[in-house]
Amino acid sequence: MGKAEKTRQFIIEKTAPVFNSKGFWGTSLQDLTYATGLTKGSIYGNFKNKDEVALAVLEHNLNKVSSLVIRAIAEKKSYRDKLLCYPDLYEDFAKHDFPAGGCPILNTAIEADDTHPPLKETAKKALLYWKDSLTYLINKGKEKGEFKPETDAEENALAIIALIEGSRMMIKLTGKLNHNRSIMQTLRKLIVEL
Amino acid sequence: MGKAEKTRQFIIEKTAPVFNSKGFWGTSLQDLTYATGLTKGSIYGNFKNKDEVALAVLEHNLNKVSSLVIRAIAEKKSYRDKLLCYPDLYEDFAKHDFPAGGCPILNTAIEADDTHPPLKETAKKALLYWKDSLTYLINKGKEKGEFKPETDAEENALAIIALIEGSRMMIKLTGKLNHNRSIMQTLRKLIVEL
DNA sequence: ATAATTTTATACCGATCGGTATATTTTTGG
DNA sequence: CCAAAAATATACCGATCGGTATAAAATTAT
Repeated sequence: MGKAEKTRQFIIEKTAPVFNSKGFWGTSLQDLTYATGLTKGSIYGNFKNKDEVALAVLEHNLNKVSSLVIRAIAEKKSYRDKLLCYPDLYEDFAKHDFPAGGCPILNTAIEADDTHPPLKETAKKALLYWKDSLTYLINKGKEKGEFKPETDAEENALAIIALIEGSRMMIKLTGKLNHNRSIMQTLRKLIVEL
Repeated sequence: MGKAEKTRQFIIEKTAPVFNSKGFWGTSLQDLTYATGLTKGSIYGNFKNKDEVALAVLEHNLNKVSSLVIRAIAEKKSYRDKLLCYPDLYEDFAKHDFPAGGCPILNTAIEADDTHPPLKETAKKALLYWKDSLTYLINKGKEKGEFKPETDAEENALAIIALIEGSRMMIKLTGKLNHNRSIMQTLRKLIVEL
């Protein structure tokens, strides 16, 4: 990794929490200079514009989350246990505010909805990929005889995501972790009854 | 309603979709003048500042939603049917993008999180009130023997909200109404099994 | 009808916005 | 070690931001 690529990564990591907390429009170039200690010229030497930083940051945050999820799932053998990683992980995430600022998909979905198509598109792809991954896991579990044959894989995949994201919204608003715990408990019941 | 109160209401109604779509920081005073046809001076004659307009708009949007919900619930006799209003209503809401821009609680939760305490506080109160209303309905249903005595009222109230809000996020991101239909179907099953 | 009052429009404020041209410093290759 | 190249800093651009002072217009009360 050359010097250029290194500072690029440095900028991404330092500004990731800022973008994910304050949003794209709420984050100014001054915020970026504060977060990095670099000047505007330096940032624009490594990125074409603010959009490019935000896009790289979003992908960075998405990767950070999914790599943790993938690792946890890989450690479990049964498909039910793989799915049960989600309530466990997202209880941890909520406790440690990971990634800083909350779920990047959720944040982007709301803020960039009409106002920033590239960010929206990236978040949309991540969401649909997440849905497909869950659907795949549930279908695999059905194949292996772990889950009931009448279980609708996609419907349950969507419900799992909705519970998680709805819960993360509530955490942001109320800060009450026990609400999240309660919803993750409901999620566990849903997975056990697949 | 005097002239002053009338234009105040006019401004609220005309700018409500703008604020709820573009968010507080994404909405400029110019957006407000475009939406109303009025000038900046005219708006500032009726409101102290942008914050006051946004706050009034948020309460306006929250009231629009809750009045529809309250009316629908009042028409049902059993508590299960009262709860089943939610999946029905929120399927309609999604179909007609009501209120324009999506769920005001969700939008405010994400955008105003760290950046606008008064808006956040208003949304938080609305969310907690919603949760308490649902908890009340479930407890009442338990009292009447409609629901199982072992049903945890608050846990299910939280799950209902999470499913609805998670779904509304997905609608914003993917635009796929069938996802929402699927999740509302899961919600119906949850309510039937209370 | 007319005077008092309120509402609306115009013009402007300083601050900050995202972005850029250019100078300076630092790194790299020979 | 030094020249070429790349990275960083400085200073500035026009545009727009939220907000306000004040003038013009419209409403209200007498």
